[in-house]
Amino acid sequence: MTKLYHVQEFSKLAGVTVRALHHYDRLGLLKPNRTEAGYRLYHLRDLERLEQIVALKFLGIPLKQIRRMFQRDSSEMSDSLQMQRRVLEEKRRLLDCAIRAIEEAEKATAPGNRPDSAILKKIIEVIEMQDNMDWSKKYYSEEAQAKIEERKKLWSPENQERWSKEWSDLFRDVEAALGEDPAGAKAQALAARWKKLVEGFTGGDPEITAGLRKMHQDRPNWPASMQQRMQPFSNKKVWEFIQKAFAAGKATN
Amino acid sequence: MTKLYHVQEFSKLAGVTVRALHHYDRLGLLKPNRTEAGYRLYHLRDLERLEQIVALKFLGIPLKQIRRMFQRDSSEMSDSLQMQRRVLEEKRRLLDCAIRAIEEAEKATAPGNRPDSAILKKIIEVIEMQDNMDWSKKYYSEEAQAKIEERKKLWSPENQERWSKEWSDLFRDVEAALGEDPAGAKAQALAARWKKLVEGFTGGDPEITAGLRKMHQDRPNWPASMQQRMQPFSNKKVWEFIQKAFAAGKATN
DNA sequence: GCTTGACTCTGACGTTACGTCAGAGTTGAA
DNA sequence: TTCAACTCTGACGTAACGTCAGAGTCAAGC
Repeated sequence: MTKLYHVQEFSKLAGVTVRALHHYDRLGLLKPNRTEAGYRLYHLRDLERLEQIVALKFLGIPLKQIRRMFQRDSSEMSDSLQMQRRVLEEKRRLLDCAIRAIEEAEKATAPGNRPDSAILKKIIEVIEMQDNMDWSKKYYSEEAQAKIEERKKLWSPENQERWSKEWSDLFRDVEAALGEDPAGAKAQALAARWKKLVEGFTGGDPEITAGLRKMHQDRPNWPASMQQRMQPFSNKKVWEFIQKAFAAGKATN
Repeated sequence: MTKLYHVQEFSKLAGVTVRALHHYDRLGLLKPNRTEAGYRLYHLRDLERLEQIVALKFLGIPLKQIRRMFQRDSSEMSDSLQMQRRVLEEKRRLLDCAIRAIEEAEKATAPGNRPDSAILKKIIEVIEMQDNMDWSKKYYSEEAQAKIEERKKLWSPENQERWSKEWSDLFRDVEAALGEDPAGAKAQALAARWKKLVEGFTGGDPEITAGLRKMHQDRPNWPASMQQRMQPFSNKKVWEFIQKAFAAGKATN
């Protein structure tokens, strides 16, 4: 005759609450015996089951699925666990990203408590950067991705800001020079600036350059947020002008 | 006159759903203007706000708190973010633990698809081990903790299983020898086995030994689950016998 | 002017894993 | 018998929306 436990005692044994045991009972996950009066009576072997439930719950598996796993006790378990591992790894990636965003924001605003808007801006920047990296991954080969990871380390926040400013400056200058001759000295100077900035990102690597080109051609399929951010650079005439300038430059060489 | 947006258009701009915008409106997070007919009209500067909301949400901050942060726009922001970072780091710790548990289980059961119960047992083992490590931390000095981390790497699953078995064997043997003389050869042999097993964990390190002693003395305050697991070793007479045997051993040296 | 299709509104219920009462019955001891 | 301690069930609350459902709005074509 092994001992029988009432809910409270049993809940303490397993480190869960009484209400949780009620819950598992109703969901059909762990149905104990009952006294005549309806009191739940737990057996020691119920503890084993409960521990399994708690463990699977700890892994983030929903209770309904746990119930299914017990019912069709098949080899489904292995598959479920593999899937769950992928889910958890994805969650960890997002978590890491969030933590990094806060860290960067703290780093960037530690000297002199800047207003909130600045902190937020920094956070949004980090998140969006991460986002864009993720999304633009599909355009790059694996090797190119690895190389970009390498180059990312060199991108200090200041560098990035400067880079961003140089692009908008250059774009403005090209816009102002649209009437000029693409083969002229002025246009060629602009083309040179453009080339240098592109190389600042690609590092002259052909893999990365190819990915960038692919990405640019797929522009209609970019997510809306990216289109939004790229709106200042959406003037088609500028792109055409630069292309002509490059062509002219090659022709004269 | 900057453009005004209807919900759908605006939702696409920001990459959220229409229903989410309804939600933020009702919570008072982002209240757009309305047409006479009651249609929501978003301004471009609303986009900035929305991006901030999305960013903070990404960091795991609940919407109600985000609203408070906007209302009392004080320096509360920095504090909230620091707190949130701690929360996120704790979450990551748990996530890592869960992932490790699944990995170990997969590793341990990969050769020949073992029945589910074996996989579960492995997972529970890993989680509980982690749990106990966390909880028992408070008994050890920082140095001792670092040393334990080192030694943990040597604990292969097989090693741990063997260790666990040796303990229960030894305990059974001592229980059977309770009538003997603590100073006798048999008792001394048991004491030697005991000492060796303890050293298997402490590695002879005094810091770890001290922590272990502290932990053992605090036994009444152990969590219920630990007490449960230690129940097979709760026979007080065995501990007393071993203590006497050690004392006798020292006396004769 | 009317219809039609595309939008929009609000309210209500569903989701997850319980927490928190509230009202009522049970048990064991003084 | 009475009292404290325990147990039961059902109902509502939580977070951040998703998913209808019923109803109103808007612009265009006939």
